[in-house]
Amino acid sequence: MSSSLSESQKDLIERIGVYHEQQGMQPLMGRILGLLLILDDAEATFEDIIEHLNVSKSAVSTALNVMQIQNRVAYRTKPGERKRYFYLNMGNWEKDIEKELHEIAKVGEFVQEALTLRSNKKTEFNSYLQNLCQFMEYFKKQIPRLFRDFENSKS
Amino acid sequence: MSSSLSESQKDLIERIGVYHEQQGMQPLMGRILGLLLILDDAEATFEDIIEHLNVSKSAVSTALNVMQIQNRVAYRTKPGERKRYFYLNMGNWEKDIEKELHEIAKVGEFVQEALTLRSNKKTEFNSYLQNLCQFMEYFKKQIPRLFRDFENSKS
DNA sequence: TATTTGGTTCTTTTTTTGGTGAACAAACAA
DNA sequence: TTGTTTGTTCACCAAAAAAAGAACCAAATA
Repeated sequence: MSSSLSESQKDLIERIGVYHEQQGMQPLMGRILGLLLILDDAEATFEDIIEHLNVSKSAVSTALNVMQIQNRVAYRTKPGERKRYFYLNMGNWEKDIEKELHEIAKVGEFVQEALTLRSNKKTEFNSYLQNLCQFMEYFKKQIPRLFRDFENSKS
Repeated sequence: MSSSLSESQKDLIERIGVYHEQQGMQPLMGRILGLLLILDDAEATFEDIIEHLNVSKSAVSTALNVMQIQNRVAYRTKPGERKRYFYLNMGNWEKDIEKELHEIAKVGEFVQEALTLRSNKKTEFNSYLQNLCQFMEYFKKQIPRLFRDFENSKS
């Protein structure tokens, strides 16, 4: 297998795993993400993953399949070899982040719907909700600008 | 208990519950959040919650305790009564959203750390990571401005 | 053709989660 | 004092999630 990992590398992989787990990802998927981010080659074979993370073939197989469907990883093969070299698909991190931001903004839509069902018995509470909705609408509109302005700030 | 819920109210509570569940919250906590958002009174007693959501006392007790520690709900009592009236703490939704945005930005810190451990073997991959980090730094800096500009846009 | 390699699929096992219900405690009421 | 209301705690349980292990399969190789 590719060279063994240092303690600090293993530690970072673990923390990246826990982070992603808390974001709702399956534990092993988070670790694989971390591993592929930390390895100098930025890629790993099936076997590499099994040995570095100490997990079973089947677990890796299913995790990788899900991650490929989600477009988080892809693989290539090297001429002559049959092994697959899996790597992170870094091509669309902007889209991923955009999706996460929109996910946060979804509360606004629920609150909006709640407002249509609420009486005006508690006006102060309602106006809090109004305010929250308005912020979320504003926020959603700002998302594209965020990416645009970032690109501009680079040049 | 306080008046029974309509189908559309129950449906919305359920959807709010599922949403929060997917965001990592315990199922019952998400439902309670939804309930307190939908009830006209914007508050509910222990009993109300048990009856509206069909759950046990103990489940409600533990859920409410966690939610109080997290500062999501609070309670008051009415003069003469011993019952607690729980309500959503809407006072700091800005802070909550800010926290969520910073949570997203955390990947940037992991990637930053990964870069310090990585060799320069894969320069293209590394520069993707650099770019992601830079975006996250930019993003974090923009967060306060987002709230500020929203406030200004209202007046 | 037989064997090895690289990976998949299916069944079983383990672990984690979320919730229940009964016993308990504190506060008040009769 | 005894009983009732309001809520907490803890031991237990069911279901779901995650991983393991073995059988399997297809492609390459001997």
